[in-house]
Amino acid sequence: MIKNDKLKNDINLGMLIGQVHRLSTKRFVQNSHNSGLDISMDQWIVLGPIWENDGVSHKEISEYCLKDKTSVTKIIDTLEKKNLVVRVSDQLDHRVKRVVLSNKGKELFLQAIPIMELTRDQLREGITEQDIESLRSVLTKIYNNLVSI
Amino acid sequence: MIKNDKLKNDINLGMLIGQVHRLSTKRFVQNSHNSGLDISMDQWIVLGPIWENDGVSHKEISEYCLKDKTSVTKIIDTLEKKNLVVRVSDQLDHRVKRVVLSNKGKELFLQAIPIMELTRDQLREGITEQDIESLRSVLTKIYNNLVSI
DNA sequence: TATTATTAGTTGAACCTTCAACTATAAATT
DNA sequence: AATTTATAGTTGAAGGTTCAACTAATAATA
Repeated sequence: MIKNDKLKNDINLGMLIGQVHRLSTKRFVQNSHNSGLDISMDQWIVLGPIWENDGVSHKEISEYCLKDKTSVTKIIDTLEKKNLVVRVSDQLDHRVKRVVLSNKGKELFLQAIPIMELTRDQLREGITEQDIESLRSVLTKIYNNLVSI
Repeated sequence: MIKNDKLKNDINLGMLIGQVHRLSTKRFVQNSHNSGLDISMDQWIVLGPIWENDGVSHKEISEYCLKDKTSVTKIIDTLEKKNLVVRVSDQLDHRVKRVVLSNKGKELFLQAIPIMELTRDQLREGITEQDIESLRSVLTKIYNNLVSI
């Protein structure tokens, strides 16, 4: 038995965060699938900054999405394989790759917006705006504790 | 540009949950590594119910950890490869596999407890108990919205 | 200018997650 | 008892994450 109840609560809180994360992405993918769209949560997340700012670099995507550069590379590999985006080398700094949406990518993004809204509504059912703001606030505090160091 | 600011906030909240989840597990693994332990967050999570209840089944682990049965199978594969646990077939119901800790597994678990406590303290620095309870409460509401259906 | 250090992105390995299909066994139904 | 249905766990494929090591190119410094 785990004698330390405080410890056990923390483990449970960790599992809860993990499970909410997994279930949210799962629900988004299910909703997409039910609408005939083929897009994962992480692909959607990475498409966001490209949509907002066509020609954004990997590094900028990485910072915006809070994702590791390796993850970004691989998600963009997938997006490129699906012909949703194209990589273009920067003319001035040849290290930099800029990512551009294809027409197919634009179309998919637009179709995915209502899916995202539906998923949000399902997640938030019966939850007040204060609750959400409180969630965001506490998560941000934890996030700040984790990024500093 | 994403015209809908509400949508953008939700995307950001989703990314925040994901990032907090990733950073927490990363920090736990780093702390373990700094103490010379070789254990991942998910391995630790699965060891928990086995420690509490030696001979627990996959299904029970799955329910306790809020993890998919496939994930449990593969994490236990890893734990068994590392000689931390052993699978034993149930004598009465031959479908059921019971999982037992080895001495090495017990030792590792005990050594990992202070790592978990350290990680918790780092995560919670400057965060009140009320904040944590509020976090747990809102996440539980979202969780309930997601599991029902 | 030549050397060194830094930065952007990629690759491969190991692990975790999901899905769908599968095996084996037990429980329920006829 | 025989057939059907449900349950426990496994497998393989595809995607995502981390780490460490790597390439290529720019920036900084001697």
